[in-house]
Amino acid sequence: MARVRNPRGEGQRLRDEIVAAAAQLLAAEPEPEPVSLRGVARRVGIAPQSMYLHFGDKSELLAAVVAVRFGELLRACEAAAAAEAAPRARLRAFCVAYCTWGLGNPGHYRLLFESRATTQAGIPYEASPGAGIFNRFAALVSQSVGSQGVTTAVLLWVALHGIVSLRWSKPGFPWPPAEELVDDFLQALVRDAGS
Amino acid sequence: MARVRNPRGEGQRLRDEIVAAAAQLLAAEPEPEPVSLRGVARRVGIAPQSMYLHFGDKSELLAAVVAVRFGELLRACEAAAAAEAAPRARLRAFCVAYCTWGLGNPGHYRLLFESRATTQAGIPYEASPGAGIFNRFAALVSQSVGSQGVTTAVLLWVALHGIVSLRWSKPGFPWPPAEELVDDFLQALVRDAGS
DNA sequence: TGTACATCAGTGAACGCGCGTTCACTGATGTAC
DNA sequence: TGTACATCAGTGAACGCGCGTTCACTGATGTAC
Repeated sequence: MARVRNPRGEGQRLRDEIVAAAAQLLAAEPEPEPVSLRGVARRVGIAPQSMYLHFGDKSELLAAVVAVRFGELLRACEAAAAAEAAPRARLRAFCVAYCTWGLGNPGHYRLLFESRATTQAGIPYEASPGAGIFNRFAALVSQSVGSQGVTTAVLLWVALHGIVSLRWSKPGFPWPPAEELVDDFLQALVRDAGS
Repeated sequence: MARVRNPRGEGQRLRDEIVAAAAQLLAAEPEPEPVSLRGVARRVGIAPQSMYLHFGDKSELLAAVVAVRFGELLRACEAAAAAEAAPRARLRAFCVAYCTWGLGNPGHYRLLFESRATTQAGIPYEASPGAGIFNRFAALVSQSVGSQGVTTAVLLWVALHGIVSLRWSKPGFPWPPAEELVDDFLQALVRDAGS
């Protein structure tokens, strides 16, 4: 029950525990303020002020969570894409994985794409972890549509975000399956011989 | 400076003042909790507890704001559509107006489409003010694409939402103009003789 | 015409709560001599 | 081998704040007789 303090020299472990706890809290339905410092501390089982051993303030904590979650999203999308051979199939797998991750992790998705956590942390776009995902995505799209890659990637990203975001905020709407919407968009935006 | 109390028999006026004040507050950048009861009261110039003369609790206030703002959005889109003659042009005008309103009123847009204010208020989808907008939109789309109207309307709505929502949360991204994205989506999703 | 009363639009004072943050402290453990 | 000391992981106690909400009250104004 009582938390055992980390052995000397391994205080950094607490940092990871904190970020993980924040992520767990965020995984639940995030109605109000996404997450509170004290809530995270409670979850970890430490005193609120111990947060300041590792983060200068609340926004630094959130920035750490954002970085970790972006990494997870990218890994999920990459893994899905890598499982396919043809460019078009890889692209589709990436898109579906994006939606699946977003719908499965609504709290995280909202932090990454419906808040200004990254902008607020003062990270310029080029250096943001999200830019890494987009560039990867744009490269994948380019394999299917050539020089129109970036333009099409923007359109697709906008569409994917719409799929995830609206479904969360309007759960009562008679949505078709997310995959179906993905396919509709792919068909419309990525003209290609393959289905 | 000091607020004059409403004349006897016209206490209902305060209700409208409150809803208007909440809307004004929401029009500013809505970083944290969208709006607080006490903040609205401050804005109106009344004591916090006077809110309870007109609203049972905070969520009732928010529901009132939602209803009013949905009405405004619908009116803006209708007016834009009505200014055009051809179905395709009307559809485009509706879409552009949707984006313009959303980008011009980010706080309201987020309340309507990135929160669960309506769901939380217990309103089922069919009875929600948003359903009215969607039906109107679907009818408009049907004039351009026929029986595929509803399906295409869903795709377009998803796209429009993505345009507005992502632009707000990722202001650092090199976005093309919203109208350009709208046209790209229209061209891809609403195949039609007219440009 | 005068007066008692009901109604109405609001306020005064207070509640308990969770929040982010600060500062001084504790107590275990490794290190230097 | 023993001891003084520095370091480290964390806590105790407290701060001021804004929040949503409750309850009893005030004071102006219309209405009945």
